[in-house]
Order: sequence, then C-alpha cells, then structure tokens
Amino acid sequence: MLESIHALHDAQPPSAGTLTDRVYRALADRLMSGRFAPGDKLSLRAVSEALGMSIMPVREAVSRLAAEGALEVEPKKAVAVPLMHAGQFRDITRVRVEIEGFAAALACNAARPDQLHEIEACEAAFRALSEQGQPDLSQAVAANQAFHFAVYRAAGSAQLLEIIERLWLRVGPIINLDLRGDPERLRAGGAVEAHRTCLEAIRTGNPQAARAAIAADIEGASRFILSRRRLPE
Amino acid sequence: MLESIHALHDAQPPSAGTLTDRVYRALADRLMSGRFAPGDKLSLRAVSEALGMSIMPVREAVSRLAAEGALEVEPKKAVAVPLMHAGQFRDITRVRVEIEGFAAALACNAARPDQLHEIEACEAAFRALSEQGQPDLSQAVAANQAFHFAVYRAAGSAQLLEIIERLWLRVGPIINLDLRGDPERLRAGGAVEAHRTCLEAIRTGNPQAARAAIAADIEGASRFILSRRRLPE
DNA sequence: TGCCGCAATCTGTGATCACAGTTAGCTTCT
DNA sequence: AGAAGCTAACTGTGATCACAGATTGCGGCA
Repeated sequence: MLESIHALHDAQPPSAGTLTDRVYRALADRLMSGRFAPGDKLSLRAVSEALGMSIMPVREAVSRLAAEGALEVEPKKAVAVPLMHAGQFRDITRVRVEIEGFAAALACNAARPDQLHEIEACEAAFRALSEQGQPDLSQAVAANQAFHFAVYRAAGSAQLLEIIERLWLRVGPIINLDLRGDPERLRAGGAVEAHRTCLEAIRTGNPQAARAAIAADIEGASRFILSRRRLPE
Repeated sequence: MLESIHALHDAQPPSAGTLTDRVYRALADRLMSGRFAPGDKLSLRAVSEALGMSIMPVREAVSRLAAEGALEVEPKKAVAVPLMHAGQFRDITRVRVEIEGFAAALACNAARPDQLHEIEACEAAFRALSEQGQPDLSQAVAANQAFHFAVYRAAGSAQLLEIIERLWLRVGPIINLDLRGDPERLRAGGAVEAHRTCLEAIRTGNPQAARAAIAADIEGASRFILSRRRLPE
C-alpha cells in the first residue's frame, strides 16, 4: 500500500463544499502534481481513515476520478493509478499538442492585460527556479503547472480548460513524477526556452508561434520521458 | 419530475459490468441522444426504483456524469440536466470544431478498409433516412451519431474518442433534443452534404477537406439551433 | 530447501438507515 | 378571495453493515 496516503491530511483546509469535493480535490491535486506514481494502489478504507471520515465520500471521489481516467478501478480489486503504455503516452501527447496548442493560440487574441501579467509572472518564477544550482523540484513542478494554466485560462474557454485539466490528471503521474525525481529534466527538456517563446508570442499576438511553442514544450518533455524507456511495451 | 424515467427499464440488458456501469450507460445513452432535455430533474430514489435497485449504484453513476459535466448536482437539491447559455453553446461549438475536426483529419490517414466500409454504410443509412418523406427522427439521431463516431473511431486515438464522447454528453440534450423534435433540421442543416463531403475526403485521403466538412456540419447545426433563440442569455 | 495449497484478510459493491436542508402544497388568517 | 406562513414530503449526503471475490502469506508436503 501507499504510505503517502497518511500524509493526505496535511492539505490546507479549504473546507468548501461537501466532503466528497474535498477528497476529490485532495486526490486530484496529488495526481496532477505527480505525487502518485503509476501502479500505486489505494484503499478506500485506508484513505477514509487517513482523512477521518467514512468510506462514502472517498468512494464517490474515486468514482469520479475513475470516470475521468485518472484512476483505475476494477471490481473487487484495489483502485490503482493507471499504468500507461508507451503507445498510449504517444497518443495522449499527440492530443495534448493539438488541444493545448489550440488553447495557446486562442490566448493570443483573448488574453486580458491582467492575464498577460500573470503569465509573465509565472514565466519569471519558473525561470528563476530553473536557474538555481539546486532547484527545488517540487516547486518547479508547481511553477510549470502554474504557467501552463495561466496561458490556458487566458484562452477564455471554460470547455477547453476542463478538457485540459483532465488530460493533466492523466499525464501528471508520468510527467511530474519524472520531473520531480530528476533535476536534469529542467535543463534538457528546453522548458524554459519554450515558455519564454510562448510568452513572447502571446505578447505580440502571434497564434502560430504560441501554438508551436507549447507543442515544443510538450514534445520536448515527452521525448525525454520516452527516452528513459521506463514505460512498458 | 420526469416521466421518461419510468421507461428506463426498456434498455436492452447488456448486463455487463456492475450495476453502476449499467446505470451509467443507460443515463449516458439517453443524454447523448437527446431524450433528456436541459432543465429536466432526476431523483436518485425515483431512478433506483424504476430500475429495481437501491440508490447506491444510481448515485455513483450520477456522480460520474456530474464529474463530466453531463449532469448538475447541487447539495441537497435535485439532480438536473444542465441548462446551457448561448455563450456556453458557442464556446463548446468552437471547441468541437477544433477537436472533432482534428479527429476527422486523423481518420484520413489512419482509417483501415473495414472502418472505411463502416463509415460508408453509416453515410448511406443517414442519407436514406433523410430522403424519406416522413423521416423517423429518432432513427435519424442515432444514424447521425453512428456516422460521426465511425469517423472518430477511425482516427485511432482512444484519448480523442473519450474527449469527444464527453463533449457529446454535454451537447446531446441540446443538439439531439432539437433534431428529435423538428424534421426541418435534417434539410436546413446541410448534414447530408457535409457527411458526403467528409466521406469523400477520407476516401481520397484529404485531411483538410475532412476537417472542413466536419466543421461545416457542426457549425451548420449550431447556427440552426442558435437561430431558434431558445437558449437563455 | 522449494513449491503448492488453504485460510485469514483485504478489496470494492451494494443495501439500509439517519439526517439536514430544500421544496411545495395546504391551511389559516385577513 | 388572496396571500402569508407553516408543515409535510422530498432532496442528496454520509455512516454503517453485509457480502462475495481477490490477494497474500503462512504452513505443510515433497
């Protein structure tokens, strides 16, 4: 079983909404930021005890995440973070390039000034972290995510944003677990340059360039991960 | 309350999977094909009684659909099919044009011979239905859906297919409820021509044409629905 | 020493019950 | 007759219990 469950209670108390919502956010956050690894198993009872509630809210939250493909639940078997074959990873990468690239292109024409400022701040924060000698990888994961979603939010499409969130829920355990564990990724992947190029494209209103920059970022990370050959098949 | 719930038991017994899965499929099918209208209310207890089970499987299925945005559930209030503002509908249409267009483009290079045959059969079936004097609108809805998903399946991307299914789950109550109630849509929308053009593009391996044809189909239906001004805001 | 098999434990699934907030209809008062 | 206020029924949420299949590890046999 996964010991990190026992740290689930450390989540800040947003206390908003139902218990189910709280469990959902806690699990989703951990999946997206790579604090769960593919193959990790969860137990409804263990999670519910760690969170001090009955299993009812947990099973509903898990059920939602399973519906989104972020968790895998086979009848009578422990729920698990899905394993992903290399082929599936290539497929989801292709889809991300198209969809997240589209969002970046939209952002060029739709970003309000305050949103542009936020994107600039996120870019600067991520670059600052990357240039440190011993980057805090956990912060780097968060900063990278913050930049991407600042861009996607600026696209002004709620539908698109939800779709992208679901994609990240699925690739988070692969992308961010990897990033979290390897300082080299920050340099080799070329993420810093891609972010800078993307920011510049949004600033100057160049949709094709923005799309290309996001595509380069996603494909760079993908190549790096596939080159490790840790994915089955 | 919605009387059509009482007809839920007429679903063919796939009997596969858990009770929750069966309920999920039954509700999803009805949403996607427009047999639920925006604003319709559901009761967990009513559905469970109509299906002859406890409310447990129903609430899990509903919870999944709510996570996908296909149903709306506010605490302590009845579950409802979400209302959609005109602005939201325009947004989702824009996203569908991009994503479903991308799938059609992929299909041009990825469709196997048997998949091309299936697409051809679906196109012919839909055209035959449309050319009848008194088209069976219920069958037309199903035939239209069959054609689109034959194309999207041929794209060979499981990720894309899931995303598109979720989009249809959300627009189904609007698109298909409308189509189901108005014979005029079959003619005015230009769906038959769009399907033929799309089929021809896949046959000849022309991704841009396929993308344009799907875009024309989606936008045609969207224009028709928006012109009715039945959507709030 | 190594492998097979059984049994205890753990898994999610489903039913039933209790509860608090919402809704809607009826009664009652003006 | 009409409107206001109260009550009764209905809503989803959460807890607890029962069950059957999967898993795991221990014990015995070769």
